[in-house]
Amino acid sequence: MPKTGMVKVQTRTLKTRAKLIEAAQVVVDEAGYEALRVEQVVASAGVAKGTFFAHFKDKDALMEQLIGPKVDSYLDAIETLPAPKDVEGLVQALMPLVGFMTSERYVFDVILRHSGAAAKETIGPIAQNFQRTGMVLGPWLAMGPFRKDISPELLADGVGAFLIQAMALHYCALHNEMLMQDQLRIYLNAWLMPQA
Amino acid sequence: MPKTGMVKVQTRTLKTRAKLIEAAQVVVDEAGYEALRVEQVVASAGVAKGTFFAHFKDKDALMEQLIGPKVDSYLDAIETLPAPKDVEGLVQALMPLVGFMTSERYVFDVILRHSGAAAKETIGPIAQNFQRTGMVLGPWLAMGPFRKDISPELLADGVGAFLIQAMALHYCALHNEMLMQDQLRIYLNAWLMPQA
Amino acid sequence: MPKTGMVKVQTRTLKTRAKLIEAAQVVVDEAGYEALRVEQVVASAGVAKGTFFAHFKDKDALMEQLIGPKVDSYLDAIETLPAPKDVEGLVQALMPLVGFMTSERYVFDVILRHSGAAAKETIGPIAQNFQRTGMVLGPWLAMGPFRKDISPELLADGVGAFLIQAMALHYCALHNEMLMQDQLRIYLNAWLMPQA
Amino acid sequence: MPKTGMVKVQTRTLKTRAKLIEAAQVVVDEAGYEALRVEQVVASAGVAKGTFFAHFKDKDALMEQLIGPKVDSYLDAIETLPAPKDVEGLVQALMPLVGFMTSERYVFDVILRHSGAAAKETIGPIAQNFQRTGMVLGPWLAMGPFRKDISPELLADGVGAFLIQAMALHYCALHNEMLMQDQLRIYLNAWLMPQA
DNA sequence: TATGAATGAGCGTTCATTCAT
DNA sequence: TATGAATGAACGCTCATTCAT
Repeated sequence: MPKTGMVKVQTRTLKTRAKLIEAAQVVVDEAGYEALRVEQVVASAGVAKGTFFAHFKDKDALMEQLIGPKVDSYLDAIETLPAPKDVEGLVQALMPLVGFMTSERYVFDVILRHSGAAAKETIGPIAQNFQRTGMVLGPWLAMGPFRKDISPELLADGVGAFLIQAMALHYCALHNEMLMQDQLRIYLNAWLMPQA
Repeated sequence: MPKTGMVKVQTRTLKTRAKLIEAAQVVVDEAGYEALRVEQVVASAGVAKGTFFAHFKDKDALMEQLIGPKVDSYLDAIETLPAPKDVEGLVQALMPLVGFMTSERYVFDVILRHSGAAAKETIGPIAQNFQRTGMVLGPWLAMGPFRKDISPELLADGVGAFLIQAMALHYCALHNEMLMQDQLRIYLNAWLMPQA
Repeated sequence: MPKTGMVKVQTRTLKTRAKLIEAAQVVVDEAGYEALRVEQVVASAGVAKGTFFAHFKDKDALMEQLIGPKVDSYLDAIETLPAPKDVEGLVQALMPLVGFMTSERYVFDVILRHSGAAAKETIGPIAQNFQRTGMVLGPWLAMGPFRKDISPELLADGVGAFLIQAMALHYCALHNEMLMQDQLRIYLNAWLMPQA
Repeated sequence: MPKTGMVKVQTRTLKTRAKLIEAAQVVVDEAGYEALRVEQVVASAGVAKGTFFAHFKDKDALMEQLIGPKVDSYLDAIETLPAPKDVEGLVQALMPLVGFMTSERYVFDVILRHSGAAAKETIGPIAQNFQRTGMVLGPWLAMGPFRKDISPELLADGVGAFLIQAMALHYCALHNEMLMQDQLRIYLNAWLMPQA
């Protein structure tokens, strides 16, 4: 891996890395994440295979670099939205992100796998997303008509938990008769709304 | 796969299956679930590779037979306990199960993956566990000093969600300064207790 | 690697192995030993790569199976020849073998590398050749007009030593002005002939 | 490669080269010749990879610089010894050198490969050793009670051949019941002593 | 001279799963 | 049912060497 010291990261290095990610993105756009093949990426990036593994520990590391920023962009979009006035609004705001995360079972798995987990040393983009989710959602929820007896951060954590739950159930034989979105609505109502 | 029909399942069949599970358990006890290899299992069971797949649809099916009952035994233990009087009691009751589920990242993943998920057709032992979790926890929670404004089933679902959340965070570099158990306590307090 | 127990080696196993060796031989005949590529062998044998490595530990192991028998065939040819009446006759008898061994630097290296060496456990075909060389040459030399003060086996060993020496020198910048064959003749004269 | 012309070689050049060789020697002392990696050498020398190849044509060139002088030092030691009075004395004199050459299979291979061989253009230190071996051994043998019917150079060549043979057999599973030293003694007796 | 990212081409691996016997 | 050789399709690796800066 190109030296990650304090010193100048060479321009060439940056360029090669960009070429690889770009090429990978093209593949993904055409055939989905699961279909991504290292061989194809390097071929289409015009780069040697060895170079790929000099930039990314393994295929998974590249995957993170593709999926992390994507999630980030959804968070960006959410951030620009006005604070939701009710659960329904929140659900609607979250749906694009949820849609992406459940677009491919493979994507969901990658996100779960990197939800922070993996290596304690290298905090990848996906783990960072998780923190940012709290930062984005927290203030947002604080502005809405939601529970005030607990901190916005905790409120946000709970939303995350129920998101995962709903998505997991979406992949689950036992509950799929109910739409993920409905499920999510029920969860969040119970979690966010002040008790009567 | 040996017929699971009306007729008596042959003794030999049962014996082979038992041998395989036993051998697998030994491997797991020595090296963990992740390290389990079909090759090693059949070798140690003194059986051919093909035989393995005559008994288990795939490796995952075996995994379920190992992990499912384990989870079940934890649920059994929980069931015998008196209904918890508060969140603390609930957390204590859940800890053994949590301990098992976080003993190996791989186990956590398998359970997550099978939280019903996997095969739409065959509902394996782990998916059943999840239902059972609801069945065990639901009535239990209904008896405690917890929220009454939502159904016990939903309450149980939420407990599940926060369990997963706490465990995921446990694996997450960003939050590990706080103990999983403390985290869980906070979550469940916010989820289960009637708002002041 | 297919079980190497006492029991029946399946016919299929034998057939696959034969297919691989045959395909490899074709490649070698066309492009030389050095040019042999595993990929090409399996492709032309119509076999999966995994199968190749189930039959041969690595490419080198296959190489041994190709070169060993070849050397053997040269020894066979030598064996059918009438015992040489003088050094010249011996040199002539040996030349085909020498020619093969120096036909490709790569071949010489493989033979040297396996001249018994490599692994103490697995005595490959090439190491066996070395013994056989003694067995073929010994009796042969005993019949000629050569030194009688030392055993035929020792005599044969020496011939082997000088063969290697001559071949090594053939690849050597310092001596290549003299033909390998001449060099060999000088060595063997000094070694084999009774001193005046 | 730093100019080896008439002009004074810059101090920096010399220093870098020395650093590289020193670093390489440390690596070898710790892990053996076979384990030497250019990467490790440059890292431990605090120099860039490219710099290595500015000083040494290739890795092999470095290897020669490490092994050649080592062999030379053994030859030096032999040279200071009085001419051997018999085969036993010769064997004893040669043993340290033999010991080094068989210390690692890899070393044996490098020496064999460079016994002059390798590059027709550049006669490296090892090839020179071989010539020197002849120069050291020749006069030495001429002084002993050995065969006089052939030239000292040829006598020396033969000693080399039998050395190689004994060392090769040492690596050979088929003959290792007999000690290399005993083998060598037998060979040299047969080669050097006048026939009764 | 020095730098270090990039090269490259093939090897060996992986290992659950299949299928002909 | 049992067998075990064969499959397959990437992946990851190796690591000396080159070359533009």
